[in-house]
Amino acid sequence: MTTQIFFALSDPHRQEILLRLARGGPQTTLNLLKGIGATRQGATRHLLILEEAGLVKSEKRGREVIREFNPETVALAQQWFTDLESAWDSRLDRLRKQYETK
Amino acid sequence: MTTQIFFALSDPHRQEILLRLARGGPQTTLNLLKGIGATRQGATRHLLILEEAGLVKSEKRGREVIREFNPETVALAQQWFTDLESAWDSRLDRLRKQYETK
DNA sequence: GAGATATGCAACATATCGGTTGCATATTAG
DNA sequence: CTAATATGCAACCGATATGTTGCATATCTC
Repeated sequence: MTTQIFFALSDPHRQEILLRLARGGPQTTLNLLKGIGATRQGATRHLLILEEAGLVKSEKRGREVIREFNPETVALAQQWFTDLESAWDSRLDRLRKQYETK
Repeated sequence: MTTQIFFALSDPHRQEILLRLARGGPQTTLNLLKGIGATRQGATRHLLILEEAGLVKSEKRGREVIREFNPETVALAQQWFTDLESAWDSRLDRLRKQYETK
């Protein structure tokens, strides 16, 4: 689950797109395309990957598709880091206790 | 920079390896190999990717290589999420102020 | 309806990924 | 020294990623 999120963020174009969506709010594909050195199809592909990872929501409005940043999924990724750190911390704790009881 | 970190975390094997390093402390390649359905070379490759991303440190000790979890790099990735969220939040703030001054 | 606009779909080329295999090297143990 | 152990290096394969191009479709504007 989180692997998909991390994969979506492992590309500079996708990072840039997501940041711009968070900053600039809901936008069309063509708008997001500007400033990124990519074709329309390239940008669309990246947006689909971001959407499949849950980082972006999309809504069809007339002939255009509006993409929107989805803040909920970010929490999932952050939780993974939190778990990793707590695994690390609890190990340090264990080592410390072991040392103290000697 | 963070793209490399996210890429390293976009594979279930590498996630598992990193978790086990954080939990179990410094270990050899062969030890990390156990429990993961992969060849020695497969595991080595994953470890190198984790190391290039800065998530793992390695130290050659005699004929074996000890891999160790590096907690510092995790902070970089977390910072990226923090920046993303602050971009999002500041946008919401702007919208709210714009609404209030009407 | 006609033209412009926004997008989707499909095929293709090139590169990289994940994984395996075979062989070489270095260190340790007897 | 010899055998076992831990690893590195290089080539290979199939699958996937990234990016492009060409064509089709849907919608809006006039």
